[in-house]
Amino acid sequence: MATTPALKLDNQICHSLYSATNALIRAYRPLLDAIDLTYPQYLVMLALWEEDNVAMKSLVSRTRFDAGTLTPMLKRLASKQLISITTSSEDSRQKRVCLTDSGKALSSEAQRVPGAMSCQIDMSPDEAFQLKALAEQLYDLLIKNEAQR
Amino acid sequence: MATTPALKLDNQICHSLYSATNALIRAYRPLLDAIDLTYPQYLVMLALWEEDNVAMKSLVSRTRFDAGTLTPMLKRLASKQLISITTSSEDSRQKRVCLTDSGKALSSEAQRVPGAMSCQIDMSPDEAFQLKALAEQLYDLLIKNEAQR
DNA sequence: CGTCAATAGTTTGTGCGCAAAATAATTGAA
DNA sequence: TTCAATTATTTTGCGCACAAACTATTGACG
Repeated sequence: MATTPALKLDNQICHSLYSATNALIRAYRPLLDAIDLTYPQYLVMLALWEEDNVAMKSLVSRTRFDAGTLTPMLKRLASKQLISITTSSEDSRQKRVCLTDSGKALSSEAQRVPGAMSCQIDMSPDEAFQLKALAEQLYDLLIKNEAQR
Repeated sequence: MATTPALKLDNQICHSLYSATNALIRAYRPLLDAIDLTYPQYLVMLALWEEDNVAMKSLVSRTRFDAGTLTPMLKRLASKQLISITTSSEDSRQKRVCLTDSGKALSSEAQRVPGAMSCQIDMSPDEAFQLKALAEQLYDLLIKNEAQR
């Protein structure tokens, strides 16, 4: 049985995930530059195109961004006139996030992004699905561990 | 045949990879705090523990960090006395990176990290291997596309 | 030889990612 | 009621990630 030293760089799952994720985000960049969004901003917009007029808290859970990351991101989206941020009238701790008209309109321009990306990823649908499923499994597992504190 | 709208957040492979990777790095944090390294710094140290006295260029390719990221990272490692950076005598464009004695010594403290991590990741070795292999496949593919410019 | 393109690394500026501490509003228990 | 937890969000500070522009060497070749 071959031993695989634990401290070998090549044996780090995280290194593979890390560099693949970064490379994937770099691949998104030219497509997203066209609609003036970063990848994290794109994720927030995806969430909002699905459900508008939500509390920030809901965006935290949907997008999996931490609140300290989301606050300045939302400010940037607001300064691009894509969203508006208002204080909730029922609970003034909460901020409600709404799409503006141009924020809504942007979704039609974003339609081409997923297609253009999948062209670049020459993986079988099966492999792509596997990869996503395994990453989700790992995520769920780690979040469960985080909660145990 | 069920249609899976391309702009749905849940269908984004990258979102799964992104959040899984970030969660994994968060899980490393308490372990790496104990040896005063960030995860990227840990990757650099792993590379150096395998091969010492290398040009920065070699670290760029081994760790897959971009040079503009690596330069300040190496400075931080040097300021922690873990490495020393010298200009190559043969080619004075090159910087050679060497482990210091404490940099070498740190590897024994780092031995416990991989074990502690794999305890937290309750995935079958098979699934873990699959995940790593698919991430590598994706990485290779994307890098090949980047080169095509 | 010059010169000019390629190579190795640095700098700059913007945007996350996140822990920790702060702020502010709301809820709940005595 | 009151005031101590809880909840929602913001702020701060540091470390990447990376494009783009820059500096300094080196090597190729006419």
